[in-house]
Order: sequence, then structure tokens, then C-alpha cells
Amino acid sequence: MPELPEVETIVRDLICLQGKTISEIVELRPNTVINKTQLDLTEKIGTIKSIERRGKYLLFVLDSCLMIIHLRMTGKLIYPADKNSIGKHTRAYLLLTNGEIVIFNDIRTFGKIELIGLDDKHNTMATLGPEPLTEGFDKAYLSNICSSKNTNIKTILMDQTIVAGLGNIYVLESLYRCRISPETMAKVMTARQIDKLVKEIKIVLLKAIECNGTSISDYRRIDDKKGEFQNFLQIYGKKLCPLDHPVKRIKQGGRSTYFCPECQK
DNA sequence: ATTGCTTCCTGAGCGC
DNA sequence: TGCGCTCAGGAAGCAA
Repeated sequence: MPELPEVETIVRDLICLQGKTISEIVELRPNTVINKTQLDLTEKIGTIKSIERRGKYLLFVLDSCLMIIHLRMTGKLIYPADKNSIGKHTRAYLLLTNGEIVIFNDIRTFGKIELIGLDDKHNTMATLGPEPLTEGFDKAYLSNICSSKNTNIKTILMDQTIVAGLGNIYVLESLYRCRISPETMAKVMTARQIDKLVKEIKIVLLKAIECNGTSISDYRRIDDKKGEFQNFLQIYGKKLCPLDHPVKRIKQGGRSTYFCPECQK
């Protein structure tokens, strides 16, 4: 399930596409490519000027428009690839003018490729909160948010309008490392806890990027290699915490939460 | 306005 | 062997 470190890894892996030109987006499953009419098909779709990341979104800045890809849980990009690699779960592929292709596979089909004008605002991206690895995400910012919200800290950190790019794995890992219970109401978080949490989130994300992400189930790099951060997980998916206490599993907002009631108060 | 629940989808894993 | 059930999950959309 790609979160910030996984998407960042994919963006870095795709840097070799910069300067190449897309001639066609071939949609194999309906509703995979949104606003395809944005493209002027009489022209080349466009040269890839840059590939960037915002939250969990991949942004292809083309000279004609912006192509936004969200992988959701099971979306994968494969490059280099050839047509023999197109399979049952291939939802679309990009055809380049040099004959190469970039395959978009997605088992659960929640992923999307969306095209918008260079100056248009994307309805969700426009509401994203700050990037967690920038100075805009600091203790003052998170304190202010926490004081005004009537929910638990895990739900706060999962909210993309508050901070963009965190998902279940990195939120739970960060909370465990800070010894903060995910059930703690945001309002009662102390200044010290919030400071520690902000710092730990940055440490965990940087380490996960260095490891090229977490390959627990579906996530793979564009060459199908796994990330390595699953080797450093302390709480997500575990039966015992690193101190051998039993890990408790609950649901918060319909999502699995793993935590150690002994370590996290 | 804010919070929370349901929905989308497929494959894996389980019990019987 | 195979059926039916549950679960995984981001975020849109809707309900309270």
C-alpha cells in the first residue's frame, strides 16, 4: 500500500522518463483514466518535463497538461516493460514516442490516472495538508490542529488534509516509537508528546525512503524489486512488540490499528 | 462544520 | 476440492 516513502521511491525510479514523450495513454479498463478528453489527441500528449510527488500522488508534469497518478493500495507502475508484460491486471499503459511503454497494473482497481490542465486545481490535491518532511509540518502546526480536533491522534495523522502522505503503516510505527497510544485523544496530547511525534515521523519516513519503502504485500518498485523497510517494522502486523509484549489489534475508522498497550500509554 | 460510516474491488486465507 | 465468509485499504460520498 504505497504511502509517502513508496511513492517517493517510485518517483526517483522514474526519473529516467524525464525528457521522453508520451504519444498515447491506452486504457484497458474503463474509468482508469479520468478526463482523457483533456488531451489533444491530434498532438503528441507531451514531453515529460518532470516527475514529482505530492502526498501519495505521483505528478507527471507534461508540456500539455498534468498527469496525476494515485496508486491507492495495489497500483503498480512497471518500466521498462514490453507488451508481453501486459496482463490481467493491467488497467492502462503509456506509450512513448520511442516505442517504450510504462504499464499501470492495479489488482483492486482503486488507482486512477487523472489528467488536468497545467493551471487547473485538482479537487483533492488542492486540499492536501503540508508535506511531513518540510518545515511546514512542525510542533506548532500539529499542536494547533490537535487542540481543535475532537478525535484520536491516529485519525488525525491519517487525514491527508492535515498532513499529506502518511498511511496506516508509518502512522502506527511513529506512534509506537514515541510510546504514544493511537487511542489518545488529540486534545490531551502534551506539547512534549507532539514535539516527539513530529520528529519521529520525519525520522521514520526518511529511514523508509532510504529503504525504498515497505514491501509487505503488493508494493514493488518499477523493476519489481521489494523495498526493505518491512525489516525495520516494530509494530505493524506484529503479534509481539520488540519488548515481547502482546500487540493489541483494534479498528479505528475501519482501519486496523496495531499497538502495544504496555509500551504505549 | 465536524466526525464517522459505507462503499468501491480482488485475491488471500480460513473453516468446514 | 471447493464453497462461503472475512479481511486488507485510501479516499469519496454520504449520514448523523
